[in-house]
Amino acid sequence: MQELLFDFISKYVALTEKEKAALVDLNIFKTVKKGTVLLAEGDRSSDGYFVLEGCLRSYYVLEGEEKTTAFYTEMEGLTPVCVLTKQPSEYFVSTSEDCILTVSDPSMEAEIFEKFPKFETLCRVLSEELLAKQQINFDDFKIATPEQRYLSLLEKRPDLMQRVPQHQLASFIGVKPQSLSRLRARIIKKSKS
Amino acid sequence: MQELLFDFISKYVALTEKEKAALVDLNIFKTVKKGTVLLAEGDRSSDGYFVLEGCLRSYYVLEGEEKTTAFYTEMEGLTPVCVLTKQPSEYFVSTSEDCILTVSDPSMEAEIFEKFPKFETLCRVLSEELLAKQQINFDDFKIATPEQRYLSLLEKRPDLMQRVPQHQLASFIGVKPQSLSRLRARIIKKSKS
DNA sequence: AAAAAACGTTCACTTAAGTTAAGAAAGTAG
DNA sequence: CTACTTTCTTAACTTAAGTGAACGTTTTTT
Repeated sequence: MQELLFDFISKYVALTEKEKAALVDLNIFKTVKKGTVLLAEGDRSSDGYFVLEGCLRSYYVLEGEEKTTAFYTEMEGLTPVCVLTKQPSEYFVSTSEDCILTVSDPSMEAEIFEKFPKFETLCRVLSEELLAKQQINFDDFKIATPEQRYLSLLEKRPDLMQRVPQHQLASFIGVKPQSLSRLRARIIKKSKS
Repeated sequence: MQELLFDFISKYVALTEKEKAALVDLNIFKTVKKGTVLLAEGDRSSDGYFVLEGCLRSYYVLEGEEKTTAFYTEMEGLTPVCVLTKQPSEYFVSTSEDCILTVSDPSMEAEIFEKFPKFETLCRVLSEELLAKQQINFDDFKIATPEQRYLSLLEKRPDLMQRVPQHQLASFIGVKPQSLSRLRARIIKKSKS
């Protein structure tokens, strides 16, 4: 299962056997069952996650309603805001499916950065990539209507449509579940005429 | 004017006179007049900006309409997506006011990182901070209605209301200028009753 | 200073999302 | 397998944003 991680990393930097062993020694691989809450509102966690298999979801609970803000699937990483701000978390993170994850915290990172500076470069590159992706996502969200957001989700992440309940997708798209149903009906009607 | 930059940096790391001199030698300080387009759609630029004074705006032009996605004011930095992806830019960046900026590109950064590793740490910390801020901004945008977004903008960035034309604010909030007018009228009406 | 352009507000009308409620369908647990 | 719960869809009604147009104001240009 750690092969998944090594394959991913190899796209960025080559790893020696020693480096691979060091990673394994950190004991960061975890399997987690569907529905597990990894981070709850108010928690002071310092754990970051990387998804090897499965799907994570982050969401706020406002007036009893879940507002889904992001999904993280294979080969995507998530460092909760509270890890960076060192404040209690304002949102939840839970597993939408059975998952294989890596779990790490800043102290573990510091440790391995010192032994193998190569990992620091890797993390910097990844976080730059992430920043650009996030900016594009945000821009796309702002520019598009809910209907356009739904259509581009269909195009860019068709897998999500299958794996995630509609009402979670709805709030991810920025509408109520009823509106998503209606919006889909509208699209189907259009495509027929 | 470079004092502004040194004061800002000193919140994160202490700089020696040598380090300050090295920064100044890079010749990164520029003054730019209001209305200058720093980056246009299609450009392949590798320049990043840091605002010492003034205000930058990034926006898409879609079907002849400007869609403002962000404002950058004093002590805020901007690395356009195209710098990271090395693709032609999909959006514009222009000055909303007369500005004092620093302008730098990756090769200059590499040069100074090598001489003074301290700057690399600084940039890593800043970009982590930025990532967290962006995530929070995105989440807030998703969670709120246009009216709530307007009110929280009033609260969090009251300066923008003064310095930026309404129609730019409107698309930043995610509505048409007419809707922003209406929305403001609605709020005033409410507060009276 | 006059003319032109850009900006902000208001209005009437259209379109789409929020809300409330009901019922069908699917998934889960006993 | 049945009962229960959650999820999805549909519908009628309400609320707010989009659209097109008019009009006064401000800013820019010449």
